[in-house]
Amino acid sequence: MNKYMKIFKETSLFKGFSEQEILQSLACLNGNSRIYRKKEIIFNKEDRLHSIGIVLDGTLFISKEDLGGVRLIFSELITGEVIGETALRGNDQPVGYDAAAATACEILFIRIDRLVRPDQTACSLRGRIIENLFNLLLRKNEALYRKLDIVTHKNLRARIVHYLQFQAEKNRSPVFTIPFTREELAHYLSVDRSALSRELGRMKAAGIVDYSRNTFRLLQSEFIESPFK
Amino acid sequence: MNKYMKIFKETSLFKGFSEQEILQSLACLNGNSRIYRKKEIIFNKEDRLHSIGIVLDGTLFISKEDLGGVRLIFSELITGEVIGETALRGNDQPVGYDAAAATACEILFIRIDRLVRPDQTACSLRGRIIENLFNLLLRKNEALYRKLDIVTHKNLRARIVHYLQFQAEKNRSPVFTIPFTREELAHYLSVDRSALSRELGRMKAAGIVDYSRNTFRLLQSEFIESPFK
DNA sequence: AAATTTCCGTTGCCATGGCAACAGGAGGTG
DNA sequence: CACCTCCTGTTGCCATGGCAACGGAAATTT
Repeated sequence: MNKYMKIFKETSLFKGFSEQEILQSLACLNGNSRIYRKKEIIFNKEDRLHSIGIVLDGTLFISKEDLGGVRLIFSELITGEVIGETALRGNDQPVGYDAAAATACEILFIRIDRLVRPDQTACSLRGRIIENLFNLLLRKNEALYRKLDIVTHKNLRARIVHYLQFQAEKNRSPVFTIPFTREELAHYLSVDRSALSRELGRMKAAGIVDYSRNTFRLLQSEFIESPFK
Repeated sequence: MNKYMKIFKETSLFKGFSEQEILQSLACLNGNSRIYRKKEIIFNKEDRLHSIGIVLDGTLFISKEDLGGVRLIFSELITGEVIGETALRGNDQPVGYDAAAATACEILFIRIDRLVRPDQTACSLRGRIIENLFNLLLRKNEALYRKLDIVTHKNLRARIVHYLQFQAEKNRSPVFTIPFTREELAHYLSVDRSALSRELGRMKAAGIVDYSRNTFRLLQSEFIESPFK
């Protein structure tokens, strides 16, 4: 387990912890990590989770099928983010969404009952872990707001612009590479792939954006603005 | 301040606290409440928040204008929910959304710096407050997931059905009253009001739903299902 | 009760974008 | 190199739903 210490230290769940404390926490929370191959399913929507996960490495997608069987990508999770935190509600309901590895990835799972139903033998570090988890939840919250912000826009161009601007801000540059294929981006923006291609073509013709495959360049320098506007 | 004790006790922020502890927390967190009249603005998107709020009574709407100036309703907050929690991120950015009283309401504000930048004089109860806040955040995230679930559906009818089913579940009955006017519902579902009316009319004709004003009856008894499906 | 305002339904017009089907290019594999 | 698969762009067709404008019902005010 020691070979992961570096990763654990960088994980915001153990922010401010000493090695000693990390080992203690892992033991107490039943923490163990698992590696997934690309495209491997992590869980699906009927599953009832007893652990939450922290992405130690790699990228994964949270997705869901709508009533018509069309797959919609809720969000993309990268290193350091939480997965399955909805299970902390503790009502033992099915999660309601699917998770799969977008790239090869590694996830640290910790048992929920040790966190939410602490008994006298609970970890002494529980308070600090909850607080770190709290910050992870805040970040998740932010991502949800951003996603909502995108998909509530009615027309396609507004969604695309919003998404691209956010990516530009994240990369602090008008040139950036996105983590999605066209089809995945369409699922993320909740639009049709061909319509997306068409609109991107129009935007390129209009001089708003330039791109090739998944490398983009925003030509209006609006990328400086805040993600919330 | 004592006359609010009953409300505070019911507020999940102080779950499990004694009166003594509540008073102590309020003093330490600079907690004070304020009453708003219906339609009164609580804050708007340019504001930088230094407090988060807990809704003690009434209902309020979180909304936002899209690039075209159309108002979109993010969410409806009821008694016991948090408002402005995004400010806990602590980057001192504008909040990015507007909040207004949907009905007359009362909000308890507590200062953020006492929570996130605790010094030696910080509340002894801080840990427990964070934990309660953690649970409030979980609920908030749940609401965001649900909203996302609704608006990622491409067609109008699917959005409406999703929304109505959730309301039916919440009320544990196929007959229920929604908190929105038609226009507000349209903003919440992120669709056009007239299109919403038209589709509702079709659904009534198809025997899926019956309604008058904002009282609805779902005629297919699918309302038993889980909100996450 | 009269007046005013808010709310809701209706309808015609037409743009946006979903759908399906195909084609070319990139990259991977034998 | 040849073959195959995956990814992306393109285009025609047409349904969905956005927009605008109106009228009547309900609610609120005076």
